Amino acid sequence: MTPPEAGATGSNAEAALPLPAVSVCLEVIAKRADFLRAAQARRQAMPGFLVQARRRGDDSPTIRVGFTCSKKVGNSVTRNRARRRLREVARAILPKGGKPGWDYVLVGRPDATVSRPYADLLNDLSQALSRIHAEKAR
RNA sequence: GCGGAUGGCCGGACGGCCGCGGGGGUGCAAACCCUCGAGGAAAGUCCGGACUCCAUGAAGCAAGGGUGCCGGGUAACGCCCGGCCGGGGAAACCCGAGGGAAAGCGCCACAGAGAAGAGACAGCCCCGUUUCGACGGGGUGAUGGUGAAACGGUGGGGCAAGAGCCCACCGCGGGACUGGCAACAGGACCGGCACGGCAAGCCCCACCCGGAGCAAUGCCGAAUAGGGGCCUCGCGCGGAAAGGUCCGGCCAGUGGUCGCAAGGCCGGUCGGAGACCUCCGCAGGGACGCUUCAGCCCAGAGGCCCGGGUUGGCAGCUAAAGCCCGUCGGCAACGGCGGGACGAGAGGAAUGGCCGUCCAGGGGGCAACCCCGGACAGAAUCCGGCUUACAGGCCAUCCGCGCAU
RNA sequence: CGGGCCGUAGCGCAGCCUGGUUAGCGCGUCCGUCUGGGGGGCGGGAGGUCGUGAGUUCGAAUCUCACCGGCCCGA
Repeated sequence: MTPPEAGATGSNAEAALPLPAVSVCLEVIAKRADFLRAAQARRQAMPGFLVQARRRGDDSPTIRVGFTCSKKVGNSVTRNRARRRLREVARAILPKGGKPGWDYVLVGRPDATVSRPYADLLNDLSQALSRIHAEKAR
């Protein structure tokens, strides 16, 4: 595990990423194709949400993250709330727990993502990441 | 105080830590600082506009769609205000797609004699015949039953039996005149019952409406191509001769100029020609319903369809027919004038996460207190409306009842 | 942003335009019967807030309006 320090990645990479401290390693997935590829790769279900993960295989060391909250989650207010909680969770965990060069997609669940206590959500993501990477090690 | 009606407003507050989007500032940079950052419905997308592009413009007609008592407000509306009429309520007040059925067509099931220019099943009355059971002719439309609806209702007169046949009241139709801008209301008098309902069936009448939408549209860049197919209509006639052009005569001239050269090109004037150029006129044609007019174009003009590439950036992009206060006009909607405050602008899309204190609310408990817990809902070009969702709370006005004075 | 379609029995559909009859058809289901039993055949039956709420009409699945849910298309 190489915890990506802010300075390390920022200096040797393209240097075109002078983003705020937390976002140094995090980039948002925008393309539909990336979401589809992530869904085809590893997935780990947790009580609060579902995690999909994929090693991109390119040279970039950035960690990318995306969020999916379909209409099953609820109306637009609930969907927004679910997505924002997931983003907050990702911001807290992924810079330490994620691996460089990987894409992670967090999928919201109806009711659970919004109502589950925040501490449990943090725990869910940590466990999901360790399971995913353990599976990869085999 | 209780019950009810109407109009309006709020729809958590404060703080801490960590973050996000826009704008600004300092700095070489890293970074730091300042500031702003969802709603009354942001929703549904049901109407009306602004704005942009498309159609050459105007008028009329047709088609299609919409609106529908009257008057006013408005940029406009299917919205709002006031009034009228009808209905509901004890009242405050509420509800109503509320033009035309004597322009025409259509429909009115079942039941019933009969359902739309009336006719006659039972019945009643008169006359004739009679086998005394009834039958035939005529009169009548009150009574019966049916139905959502039956061609006036009630009472009296009248009659062979009856009937607006006659009379009174009510209803209905017409209506001088009066009030009102109007819808409409009142109504002397007349008629003597005729004129059923449905237009959210077709339709008629009046008024309104071109189409598409910010993924509009404009610009920059990249990439691909420098596309293909089909269809419609057309290239006509007459005139002029200033000019080009051509032909002829006369004059001038043996020159000037370009070229290595062959050789080419270059005047003035008069008359003529009219193919071509040009000019004028008339036809004819052309463009998303048709006609007319105007303009434009004419050797081309127009229409339809298919294919290839791109999914980057900038602008549009937020100040607006909006809100608040005062004042004047108006019953009001609203308008005039003066003053003031606020200030989202993203683009796979920010407006958040966690914690604490308080404030509403619910539950438990004698109590201190404990537990639960925050309605509906998230901007995407903007604005005016409508509709729908919404825990709970506040204010004002009005109506009825009870009590006190 | 704009446009269109659908909602009727457990399932798939008709009826709606042009209002009235008992809301009909197929599959499924239930009962009986033929068979030793199954399959299959035959006979009979049950099963419907016509998406919801208003309105027009004497009368609405049907006409009108509003709302709810689902599906599709175009830029």
